[in-house]
Amino acid sequence: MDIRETHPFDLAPAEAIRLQERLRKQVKPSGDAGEVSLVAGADASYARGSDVIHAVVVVLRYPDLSVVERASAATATAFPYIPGLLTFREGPAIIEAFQQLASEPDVIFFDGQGIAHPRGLGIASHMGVLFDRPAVGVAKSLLVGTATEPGPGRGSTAPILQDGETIGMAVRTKERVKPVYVSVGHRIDLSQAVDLVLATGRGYRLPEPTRQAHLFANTVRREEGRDDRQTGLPAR
DNA sequence: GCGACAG
DNA sequence: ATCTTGTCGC
Repeated sequence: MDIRETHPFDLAPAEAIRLQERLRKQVKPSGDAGEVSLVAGADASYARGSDVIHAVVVVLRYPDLSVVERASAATATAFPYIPGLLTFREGPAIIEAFQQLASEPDVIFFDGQGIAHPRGLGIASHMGVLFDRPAVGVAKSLLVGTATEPGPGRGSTAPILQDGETIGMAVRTKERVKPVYVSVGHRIDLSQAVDLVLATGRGYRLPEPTRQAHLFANTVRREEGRDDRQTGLPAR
């Protein structure tokens, strides 16, 4: 059945925040993803004037990183982007994309934070709890916390700190390129999460699962997205 | 009250 | 996230 039948997404910001504070108790920020043979990357894409979100999930075999499956879904959203409430905007589309998936990935990479979030429930933790699967947050910038600059070499790391606690890790995935911010989503240790991010790297800043999801999301939006009317509206 | 602020 | 060509650096 559909998770969306038991989990509300069409909420007012204040209600969404209360739901996050309730769900954060179900997050397990530790564990072992076990023998990883399938790693998935989830991402969303949309045209600027449109409320149609195209979400995708790409599954790669580990450790060879060959793509074994791709799934997508498009949904209309009314929820705007509000820092800290990203899941309420992209969650429904991502859930639907996963429902189109045949395989069961051992771990899922999400585009955004895990527990490195104001209420400890970034999109990776939120989705991880709903799917009850190991999840990792791979973000391109920080939402909360601070981190010192990792060394210049690939593999260098620096803890993301908040109130003296390590809530994630800044990871240099490519020499001399801005680091990515990894935080545990659900049912996995930070060290294994960081190891997986580095082990799924292929010379680019973003790990392959995430990168492939990005690419596929854009492809799907431009091809199948011939229904969300033009981009030719004079912005201004 | 003034900034900061995943995607 | 998205718009958008060329361009600087390794």
